[in-house]
Amino acid sequence: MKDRDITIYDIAKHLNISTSTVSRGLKDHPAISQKTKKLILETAKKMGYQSNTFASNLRRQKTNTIGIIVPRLNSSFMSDALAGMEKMASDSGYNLIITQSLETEKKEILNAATLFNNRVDALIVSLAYDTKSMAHFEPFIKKNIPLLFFDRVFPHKECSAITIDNYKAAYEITAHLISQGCKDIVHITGNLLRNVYSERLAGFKQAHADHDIPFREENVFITRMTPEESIEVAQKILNRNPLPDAVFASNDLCAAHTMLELKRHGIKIPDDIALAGFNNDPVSKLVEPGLTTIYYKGFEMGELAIQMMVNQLNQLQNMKMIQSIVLGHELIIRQSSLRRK
Amino acid sequence: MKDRDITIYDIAKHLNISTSTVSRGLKDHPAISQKTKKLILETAKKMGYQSNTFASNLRRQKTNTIGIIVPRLNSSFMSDALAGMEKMASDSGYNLIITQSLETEKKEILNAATLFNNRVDALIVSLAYDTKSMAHFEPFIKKNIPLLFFDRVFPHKECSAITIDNYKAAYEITAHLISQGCKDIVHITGNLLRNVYSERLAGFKQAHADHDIPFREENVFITRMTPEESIEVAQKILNRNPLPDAVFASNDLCAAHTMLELKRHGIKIPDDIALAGFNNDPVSKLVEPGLTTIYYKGFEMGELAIQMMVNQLNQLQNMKMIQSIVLGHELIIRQSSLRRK
DNA sequence: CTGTTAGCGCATTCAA
DNA sequence: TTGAATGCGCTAACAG
Repeated sequence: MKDRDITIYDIAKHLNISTSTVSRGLKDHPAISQKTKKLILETAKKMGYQSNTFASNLRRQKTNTIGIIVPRLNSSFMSDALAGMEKMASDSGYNLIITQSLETEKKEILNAATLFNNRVDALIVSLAYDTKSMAHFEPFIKKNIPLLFFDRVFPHKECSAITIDNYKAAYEITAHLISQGCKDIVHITGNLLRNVYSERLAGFKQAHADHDIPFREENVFITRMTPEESIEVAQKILNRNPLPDAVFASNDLCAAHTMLELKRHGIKIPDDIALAGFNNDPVSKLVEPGLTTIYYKGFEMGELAIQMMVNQLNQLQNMKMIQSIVLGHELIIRQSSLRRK
Repeated sequence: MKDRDITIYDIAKHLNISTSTVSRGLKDHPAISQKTKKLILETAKKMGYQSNTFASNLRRQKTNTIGIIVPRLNSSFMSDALAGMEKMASDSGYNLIITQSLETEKKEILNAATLFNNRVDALIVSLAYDTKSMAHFEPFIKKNIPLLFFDRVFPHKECSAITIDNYKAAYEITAHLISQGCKDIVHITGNLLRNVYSERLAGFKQAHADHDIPFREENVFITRMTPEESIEVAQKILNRNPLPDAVFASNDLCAAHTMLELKRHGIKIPDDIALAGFNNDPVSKLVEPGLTTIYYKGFEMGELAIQMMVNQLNQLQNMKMIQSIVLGHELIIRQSSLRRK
């Protein structure tokens, strides 16, 4: 019952022509008559032919596949980005292998190895929370496989990158909080190894300096931004005397959990403590009051990432096109940071 | 600069042995001496050998890859499930190609074709919102490629399935609302083509019957459960006179948006209108009041899905193992449905 | 425009 | 336990 797949041999034999002609007919090769091409396509369909990707990949020494490593699939930003990648990839005739590192360097290394063995034509990465070494990407670089980082990037002269201006975004959000009268702002953020967090912290600091607000080291909480840790930070905040007057979390989910815990203890948002997050997660609209946040276009970022890789793959071998692109963002002000006069 | 990959030929030549021996040494073949095996492994590593998956796949006529089609990546349930799949797959030596249908049959068909061409050893699917035909899965069935549906399934005698008891879950949640004194319950749900929605509706109805509450057809809203439509439904509800006394949405995000809109118009939750959702999305804990919902284990469901496929692939060719598995769930009662006495 | 020929890298028979 | 030989299905010179 398990009849073998039919190959171009079968259809060549059936038509009494050569396999090369069949192969050409199937791929829209320039040197082929419309008539035989049509004939080939028809009989191929009639016989239920399905091309064997492996044989083709093996022969052509390329896979038409782009590998993706992201920390997790389940943030709204990431799934937007992936959706954008998928769209652009299928429009460009590429497949995607999507993997998640689950925020650990260990899994990221494994994923990189798997994708390398699968001979992806290009690799797109957003780094895990705790990745320290870039060694697992060296094989790609050595082999001249285009490598692009997005969002959580690592500066590398051989790699392209797509980010937003995290420094500026954090600066804006901090300046906004200051404009609302906040002077003692807590910042909850992640591993400073990751550009997104270190740059936001830098922007946060600079906004203090520019507005003559003293920056206090003890106002910075480095966490993994899990719900549990967000709640813990809220509890630490509640123990402060005097209370800080604002919290800027580097992530909406973290901000939301913190907000909820603060409210549970009778804190009025934004009057006692103003709040802001990052990423414009759907949750930012659903909590009350609505969460001030930074929006940036995940879908477009994903599309652009693929586009850059495809362009690079279409270049001549020895002409490299490394570029860093910074996309725009938008400060979305909601009730959580708007103090009544 | 683009040095070619090293192959088993290179390492065979280097060691003055045959490629077959190298191939065997690399794969832990029984007929090989420990000594030469060790030698091969060492020099392979030293020379930086990477096996070529394509050649191997081509030769073995299998890919060690499982294809996945899900509606979207970005629900918390789905990413849990995918994380579970990834874990079990890598533990079992399988790769995953993950695709999303973005809730459209059209994309689902495309994805199925791509995965088929990529010769996945097995396929795991959660159906798109509007998929009507199963024709695009026939090639897999014809070719005896194991096919499993999960969560959003389609009954098919050749396919395995993993679900929860959606009927029972909806029954429980409805009975709970009734126990809180609700008698006029609106149900917001999705395309009844999908088992998850039709079965929940059935449970919803049965709970009415069993508690002698009249079921009203006009209380059922079929939507795509987007934020926009959820808000629209809330507005329709607000126009009712008398108001319904509860809303059961088939999805937490939908419930949350509905809740917010109701609150915006001065409705007290749960006293004027009680609310319940489905899936235990993180948002269900963050809205106020907390959302009563149904929890089921996405991660475990994903692990199980892969495990079933791997088992099936390890069976003898002509012995099929089709099974339907129903996992447990849990009713999580939060403030949104708890009426003060 | 079409056919001939020769591999891509690996796994597996068969023989030694 | 090892080696020689073959072919998985396809593509791309090269030669008509």
